[in-house]
Amino acid sequence: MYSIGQLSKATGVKVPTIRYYEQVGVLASAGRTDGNQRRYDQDGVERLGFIKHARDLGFSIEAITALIDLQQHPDRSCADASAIAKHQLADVQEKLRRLSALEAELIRISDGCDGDGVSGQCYVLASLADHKHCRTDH
Amino acid sequence: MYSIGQLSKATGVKVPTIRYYEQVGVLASAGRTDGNQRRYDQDGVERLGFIKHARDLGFSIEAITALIDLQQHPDRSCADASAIAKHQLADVQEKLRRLSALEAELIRISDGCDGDGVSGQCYVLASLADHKHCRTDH
DNA sequence: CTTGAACCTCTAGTGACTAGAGGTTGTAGA
DNA sequence: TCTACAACCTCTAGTCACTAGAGGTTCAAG
Repeated sequence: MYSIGQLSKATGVKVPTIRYYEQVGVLASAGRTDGNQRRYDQDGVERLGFIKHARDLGFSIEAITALIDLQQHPDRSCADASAIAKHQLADVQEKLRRLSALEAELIRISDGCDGDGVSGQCYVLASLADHKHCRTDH
Repeated sequence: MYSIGQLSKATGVKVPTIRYYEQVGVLASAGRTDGNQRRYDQDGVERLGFIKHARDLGFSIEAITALIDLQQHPDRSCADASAIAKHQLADVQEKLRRLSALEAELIRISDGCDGDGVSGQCYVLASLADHKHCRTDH
C-alpha cells in the first residue's frame, strides 16, 4: 500500500494534484486508514499513470474521464476512444499550424531589432503597432 | 469619438475584454461622458490595436504592459523590447517542439485503432495505460 | 418624450492546477 | 510508551485571460 506521498513519487504527479484529480472525479476515491489518510494499491498507481500519460499528451480531464470509463468496460466498442484520440490529434495539429505562423512572425520581428537602438525606432514596437508589417495572418 | 462598442467593432476586441484590459491596467483609462460612459479617440484605437496584435502573437498581458511602457518613452533603449520578443519566440519554439512530439505520438496512437473493435483490445487505451508504447519522450 | 439598444458595475465561473492556513495522523527513535 | 516532526487532512483563495450574467443607467433615434 502506498501513501499519497509515495504514489506521488511513483508517478511524478504532485500530491495536491492527486487530491485535485480525486476531487474532480477523474481518479477514483482511494481507501482510507482509520485516521482518514488515503492509501493506494498497485491498481491506483496504474490508474494515475494512465491519467498522467494522457495529460502529458494534452488530453483534457473531461476526455480522460471518458477514456477511463471506456477502459472500465472492456466489452464496449472503442469507437469513442478512437474519436477522442483523433480529436486530440486534430487539436494539436491546429495548435501547431497556428504556432508555426506565430514563429515566422516573431522571427521576423526579432530579427528586425537587436536591442541596441532606442524605443522610438524599435522594429519590435513598430511591428506590433502596425499589422501591415506582418507576412502571415494570425 | 468612439463608444466602447464602436471601438470593439473597429479592433475586433470584445467589449468585456476592453473593460478587462482597462481594469488590469494594460489599456489606459478612457475619458468618460457626463453619464459615465467611456469614449475613445484615434489614439485609443491604436493602443488597443497594439494590444490585440501582441495578444494574437501570444504575448502575455504583463509583457504587453512592459512593451507599451517602452513605447511611451521613445528615447529609452529598446533592449527590453528586443528581449521580450526573443523570449516570446523561444517560448513559441519550445511549445512547437513539444507539440511536434505529441503529434507524432498521437498519430501513432490514432493509427493503431480505427474504432471498430472493443475497448479491451483498443490500442488507444493500451497506449495510454503503458508509456512503453511511446516512441518519443513527452 | 418614449423606447430600447448600448452602456455601467459587480460578482462568479472557466481549466487545471498551486499556495497557504490551520489542524491531525503516522512512524521512527529514545 | 512517549515524543518529535514529517506527512497527512480539509478548506479557501489565487493564477491567467477572459466570459457570462444580474441588475441598473444612459444615449440617441423617432
